Amino acid sequence: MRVNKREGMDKKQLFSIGRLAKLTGVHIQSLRYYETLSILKPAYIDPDSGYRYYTYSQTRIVVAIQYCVEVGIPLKEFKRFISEIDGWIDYAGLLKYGKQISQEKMKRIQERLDFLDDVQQDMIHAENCSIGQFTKACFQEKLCWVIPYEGTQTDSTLHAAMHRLILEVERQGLHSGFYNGQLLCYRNQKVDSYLFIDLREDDSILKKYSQIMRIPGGEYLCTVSKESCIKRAPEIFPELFRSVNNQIVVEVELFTGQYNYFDPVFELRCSFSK
Amino acid sequence: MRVNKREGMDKKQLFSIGRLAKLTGVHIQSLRYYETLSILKPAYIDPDSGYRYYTYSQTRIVVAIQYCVEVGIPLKEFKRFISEIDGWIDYAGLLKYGKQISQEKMKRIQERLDFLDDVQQDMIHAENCSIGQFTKACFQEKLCWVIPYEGTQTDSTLHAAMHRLILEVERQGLHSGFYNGQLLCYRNQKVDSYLFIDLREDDSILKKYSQIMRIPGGEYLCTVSKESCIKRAPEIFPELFRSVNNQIVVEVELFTGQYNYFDPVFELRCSFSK
DNA sequence: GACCCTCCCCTTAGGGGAGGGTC
DNA sequence: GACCCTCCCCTTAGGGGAGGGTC
Repeated sequence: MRVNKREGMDKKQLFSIGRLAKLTGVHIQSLRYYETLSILKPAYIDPDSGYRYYTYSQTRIVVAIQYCVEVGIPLKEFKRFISEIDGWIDYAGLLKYGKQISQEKMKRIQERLDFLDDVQQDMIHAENCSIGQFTKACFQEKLCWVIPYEGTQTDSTLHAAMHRLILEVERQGLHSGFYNGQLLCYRNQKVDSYLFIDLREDDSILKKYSQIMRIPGGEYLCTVSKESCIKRAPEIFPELFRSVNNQIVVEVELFTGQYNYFDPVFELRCSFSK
Repeated sequence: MRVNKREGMDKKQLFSIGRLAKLTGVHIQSLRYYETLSILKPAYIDPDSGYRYYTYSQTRIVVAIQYCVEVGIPLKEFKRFISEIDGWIDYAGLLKYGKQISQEKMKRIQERLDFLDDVQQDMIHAENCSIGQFTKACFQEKLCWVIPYEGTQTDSTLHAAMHRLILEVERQGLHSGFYNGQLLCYRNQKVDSYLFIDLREDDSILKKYSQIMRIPGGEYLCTVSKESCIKRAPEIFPELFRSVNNQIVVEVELFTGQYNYFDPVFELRCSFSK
């Protein structure tokens, strides 16, 4: 047993494991577990009974360990911060490390909450859409990989084509997101029809591949339908198609709070002509 | 295999486990693990090879699962939010639950960071103290259990007494904190000397026990020393003892960033007389 | 040759016993 | 009679193989 100047070797001054547990509010099993990790060795173990005994100063160690557990410092690393032989605890280091870990966690959770707010906005947008009605909404610019596709999203050919699209992205070593659907580009009296999926890449990738397109951000006129009806966009948005022919029409699955992937609802989005 | 209107039974339209893994950014083992939890059953399993195949729409499930893992929703609870047979995902419910969990986590971490700031303040206070010098500092009121004690904190009798103190608190079913030390009360020309430990209880407990005292908050004059010198308080703080005799003197171990529990430094705190 | 299969053991910080001695 | 001991099995969301078939 380690002895120090303040604590003698009198068993009456030592605490049994149960008392230490009550004193620190930590379970007996935890204290035994800390022993297996060699971060809290009993000051004295009765050679006959095997009973563990602890000194009062060891409560300091238990408190420091509990702090690590709460903050998320791995107990393996705890040894770096103490020296049981010298009776030394680096509270300053533990504090700094714990603050850092907590701040990082805070940041991550805050980012997630911000993301959830965005998703909730999408969901609110979806709830505001009802079949046959028109709404205006703003969307962000997206970088997408596209393949020509002449069908609609309710055709049986869709999934084979989508499969191909995804394999192409994969083969290039690119990372796709989860925003996908069909795209019509009206320019110079022509219409091009594609399937698209968004890429989690930055702009620099755009010029490397002819299959990458930028779906512009900004205001779109939107409507929803049980059927894929992108082909009828000029009928559906007659005002937008009256004067010019420079439209982007996107059809995606509507992201609703109660989502059914067997029975999708589609949203048609038509850009305002410039 | 479940078949839906959009996805036929063509194996070419299905994804092997490796492709699904790449597609979703989730490891193969994880996808297999989700199967054991019955939250992601392959759309088709080849009866000869045992190979697992998935449909595109199952990426929705994987994304939702990943969301749960990130946010901290236990996967056991995930089943409440989906119906693989109906192809239905309760994104709204997942979102609400995830937001709630994240906000609770945020709150807990923020409280901990606030606590760490307090501790850091204590540590800064300790660093500002150097042996033989005097500083002024404010402390919060504390409710403490006390026992009479005539020695000093460097006496060999300390630990037996401290042990007794803690056992008394324990026996009453009360919860002690980690603020402890020695206390002298000067009143009516008399001095009473105690050992104390703070209680994590509210004020209502005060009148139930004569052993509970309130150590008042407010401004104290402080000095530190390698020895326990509380008995010499009138010499050490002559100005404060000149006119009146209504002092509270507290001696605690100094809480320093590099703490040594075998070789403590003591801080003596004397209240300003009213 | 890359892909996939089924075991099997390991991770963190303990929790919950069973069966048997100790204070 | 309350306390403590040593096994032993279990938890979450997978990670890292070995040894052997499959695309």
